[in-house]
Amino acid sequence: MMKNPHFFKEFVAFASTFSELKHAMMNKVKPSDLTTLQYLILEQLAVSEPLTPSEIADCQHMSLPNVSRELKKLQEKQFIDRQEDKEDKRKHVIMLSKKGRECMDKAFQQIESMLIDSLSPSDRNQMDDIVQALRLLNQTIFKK
Amino acid sequence: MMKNPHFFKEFVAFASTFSELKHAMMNKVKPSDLTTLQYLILEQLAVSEPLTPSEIADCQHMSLPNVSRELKKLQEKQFIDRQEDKEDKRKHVIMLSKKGRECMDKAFQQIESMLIDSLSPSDRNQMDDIVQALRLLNQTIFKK
DNA sequence: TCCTTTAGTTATCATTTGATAATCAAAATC
DNA sequence: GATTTTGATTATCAAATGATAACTAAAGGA
Repeated sequence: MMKNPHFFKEFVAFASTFSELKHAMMNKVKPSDLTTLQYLILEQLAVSEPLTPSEIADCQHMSLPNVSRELKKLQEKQFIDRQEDKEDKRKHVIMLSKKGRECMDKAFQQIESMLIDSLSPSDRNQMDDIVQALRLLNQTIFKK
Repeated sequence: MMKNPHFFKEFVAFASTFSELKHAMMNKVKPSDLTTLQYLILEQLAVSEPLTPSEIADCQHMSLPNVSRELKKLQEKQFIDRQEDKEDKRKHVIMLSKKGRECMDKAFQQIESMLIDSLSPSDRNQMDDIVQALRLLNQTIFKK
């Protein structure tokens, strides 16, 4: 097995700049009445709603009681709606409310603009390569 | 300007799996006597020591008093050393101690193993492509 | 039916992190 | 030399997050 000696070095460099970029972007788009954790839950819902509290707990690495607390706050602030599962009444189904969806649509648009704006003219000619690179990483290192 | 319609979709998918992977890896390699923030500071030092408290504050998006508090704890736990800057006695220079370096060397080795192990045989034949993809992203979206 | 498991909630407490004011000493500027 | 700015520290308070116990109700099995 050939272990590319540059692999880990590139990965670490990548991880640190990625984290910094994500932090900076989130702080720009996060409404000030949401905490970081609440925003991350909404982001997850925006990508793959509907979700149950248990599913959110798994993905965010949180305990169920803490998820329950944050969901309650998000509901009080009217960012989410919830329904009972018809099949299994123990389960609750969480989804974005109209306000929540508008909020996240706007956030994602801002993020997209920031990303595009940060690219230089020569980078833009490589858009297809960049998309391919993201896709390759999603399918290898980052596959589930 | 041609905006690739898949760009943002791939980016979001990428960001969420990356965050989850990083969180999972950090929890495996972080010594239990360090908080998340303290571990992240050590990680930053491991990549680019020596650093001043101000530099750490900038990169971690923390206030200087809070950095100072965490550095004090890291020094009490003997993960870091500090020196005065000879040129400018206001500045303090922070670096990993022997214990801190050993800790981070071990952590990085574990992360590297986890990454390599997670690759399937067919992924391993694409190692050079993966490195190229990371490099491309570092130079475009994630450049400073 | 009775028991166990699962999904979720509420309440509470501890820890971690964020924010701010006051202070200090060295450097820079005037 | 006096004043201002910079880098850092300490102390303190507030807010966010993590952890756990006790509880409810529905589902699943014996």
